[in-house]
Amino acid sequence: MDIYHGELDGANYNDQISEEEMELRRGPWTFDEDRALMNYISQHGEGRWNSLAQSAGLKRTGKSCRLRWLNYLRPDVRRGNITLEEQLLILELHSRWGNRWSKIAQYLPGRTDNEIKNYWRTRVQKHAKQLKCDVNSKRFKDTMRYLWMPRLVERIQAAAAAAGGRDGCGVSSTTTQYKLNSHNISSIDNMGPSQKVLPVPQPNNSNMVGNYGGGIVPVNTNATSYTAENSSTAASSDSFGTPVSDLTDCYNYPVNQNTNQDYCPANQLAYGETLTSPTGYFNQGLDFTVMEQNNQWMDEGNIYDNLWDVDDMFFLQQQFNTNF
DNA sequence: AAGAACCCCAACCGCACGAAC
DNA sequence: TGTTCGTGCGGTTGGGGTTCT
Repeated sequence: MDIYHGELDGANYNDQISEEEMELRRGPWTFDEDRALMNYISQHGEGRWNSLAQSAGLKRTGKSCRLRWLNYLRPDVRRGNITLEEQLLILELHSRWGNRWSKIAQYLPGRTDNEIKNYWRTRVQKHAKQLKCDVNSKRFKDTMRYLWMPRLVERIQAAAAAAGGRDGCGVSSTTTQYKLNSHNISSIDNMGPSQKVLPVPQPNNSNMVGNYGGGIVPVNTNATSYTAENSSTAASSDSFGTPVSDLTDCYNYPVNQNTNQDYCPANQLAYGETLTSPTGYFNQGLDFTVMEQNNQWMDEGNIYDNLWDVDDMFFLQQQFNTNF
């Protein structure tokens, strides 16, 4: 970014600020500022943001530096369109926790709370508006739960099947799978703060993408694939949230293969307590089969937003009018 | 072609909370 | 015990880019 519009405008927003503070810069970050911040953090680490800003020679508030680092410069920040799996996860977790963006972000590797919040406001709220109902209304929540999310699952299946067909081999042999279930999610609820794992940068290693607090974890790519035939998901007859008791597959997942030292080991997970997913998707051991970041699917930007395309909106509005 | 309307997202703000003093 | 500081969170804003008229 080489444009800077916040030209030493401190005096414009606060008459009471000190002379020193008047030199604080605001607005978009310049390339040199980014470089200075990254260099300093690479040598000294993060934290103590106010003093960090001074030590790094940045005329920025500590808050601004922290925000810039966490939301933009951090090496594991993943930008670009929200994937179908991420969309489904956001809908699911938001139905569970509401606007707890940072908490939701813990389950979306590389995504920031800010990005998820923006996604929700720009996409989800937009479609609530199109359906002429409040985003917090039961009507809209039911639409998400019983129409959008099953629709997303169908699209995930379709995309996975198409990807498998394109590369001429089974999905499971060419992808990393993310197994997500309510046990893993509930487990983080039962952890102490020190056990909750925040994203740890693992640049250039897409296989590490899922190691965040146990919500999503990469599984052996030789494991049984999620397909329309072998999985009982919301797309099946049991699509309205009825928990499925057979979660053996979920329990057997080797959590302790995680190499992160701070990662909560399997024997600390509170498997005994099951919090029911509002939709039931995660209780049914849904495997999210996603492609690697550098593969075909991930590169096809048109797929990401398919939830919101014209076809879907037509479908959803029809279903909405019929059912609600 | 140009202005208006809309979309997206980086950045900011105020507040809350815990730790240190 | 009260104050200050550092940090994190959710809500909001502003501006650049895109699409529409």
